[in-house]
Amino acid sequence: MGRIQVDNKASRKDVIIQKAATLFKEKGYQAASMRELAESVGVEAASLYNHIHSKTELLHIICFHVANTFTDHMDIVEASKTSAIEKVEQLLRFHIKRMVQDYEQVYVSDREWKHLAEPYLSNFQNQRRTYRKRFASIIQAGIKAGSIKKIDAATAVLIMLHAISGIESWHRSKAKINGKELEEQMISILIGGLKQS
Amino acid sequence: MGRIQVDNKASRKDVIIQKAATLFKEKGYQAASMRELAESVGVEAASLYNHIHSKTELLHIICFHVANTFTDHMDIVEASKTSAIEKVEQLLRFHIKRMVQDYEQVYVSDREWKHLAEPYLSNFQNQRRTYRKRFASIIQAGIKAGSIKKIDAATAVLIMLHAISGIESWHRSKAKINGKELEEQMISILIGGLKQS
DNA sequence: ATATTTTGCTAACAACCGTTAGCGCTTTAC
DNA sequence: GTAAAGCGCTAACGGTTGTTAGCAAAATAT
Repeated sequence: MGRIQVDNKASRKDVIIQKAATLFKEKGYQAASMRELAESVGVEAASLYNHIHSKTELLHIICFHVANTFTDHMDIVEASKTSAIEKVEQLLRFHIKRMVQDYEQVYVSDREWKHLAEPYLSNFQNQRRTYRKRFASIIQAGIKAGSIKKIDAATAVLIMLHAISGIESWHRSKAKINGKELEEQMISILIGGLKQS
Repeated sequence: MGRIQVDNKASRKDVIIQKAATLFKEKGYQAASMRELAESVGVEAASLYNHIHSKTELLHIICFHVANTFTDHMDIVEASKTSAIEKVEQLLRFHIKRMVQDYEQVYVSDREWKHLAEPYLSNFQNQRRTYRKRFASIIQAGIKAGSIKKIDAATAVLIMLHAISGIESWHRSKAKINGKELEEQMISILIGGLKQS
């Protein structure tokens, strides 16, 4: 067929990973075959294995790349000297931006992590759980300070994060408002729902 | 192996459908095999075909059963003589209750409908799109009446529905608050985020 | 120019998939 | 009591899956 085209500084492996993210998003991890992936890359299936070890490796690269992005950002937010509400807003805006700009990978990480193999599966779940606990702690601090209404912090986190994953529907819709507008609308509703009234 | 046990008035087919919903939820439609389903039912794979036509039939029974439940409820809400905010609350409470009580099927309908075969796929998407438009119209009416803040109605619907699908995480969590409590918390945050402030 | 590494190809593998055919036992209907 | 229908079994099918072996060509390094 031909060689894998590489632009910029992206390696051939990076190209495969991005195509895999797109394919996994569209069909789901299990339903996506290596032969389909190969076709979208412009190569025969066997040739992929010169660059990657397995199908599973593709999934765990995607999942951990995304998870690490969010964990790193949480470090920054936690360290910042701002109010709880502002921290929550920072976190939400980051989630929304990632979902708007890089949504294939974020979407796959969100929906397909179940198909990770051990020990990656357990590691991923742990990292996710830790992230949510840190998020919940920030909300809890806001409740204690009186700026956030008295709610179950874990439930609030769950609502926020899943609401954001709904941006997938926005991507698919025809008559969509622009990304910045979407961000403001979501912040308005979600932060508005948290505030003491 | 033995016969399929049936309690109450549930047919053998109903038993298979419920087991299928549980299995599809846990592994995903594609990753779930008919041999696994058979095992969880207590029968050999081939025996399933005395009761169902195909694997795909199981998925579309589940998806449309759930979708019809919501469509029927929307008919009732639309007909009721209450304010927009109250209608939204009714809809949300119904979604939450379905997700808490019957979540295998609701979850599968939410996440696995992509694997429906035509023409069911298109029908399902249409039904879903119509439902969301009706939901958005109610919100739009609330905005016009001044009880709901000026937001993009479609975005609000998207947030609400996806937030509710997060109840799946609640089911999986260990230290969970009870179902009624969860419902009140979610309503508080979501309705609070809509209200004019 | 030569040697080495990288990359892609064809062919094939073992495993698993959904599904069907055909046979016997058990339950139900008359 | 006998006929019909319901239900589960074993065996097997054609197809698809992820992956490997082995070889040729192209790119890179010396």
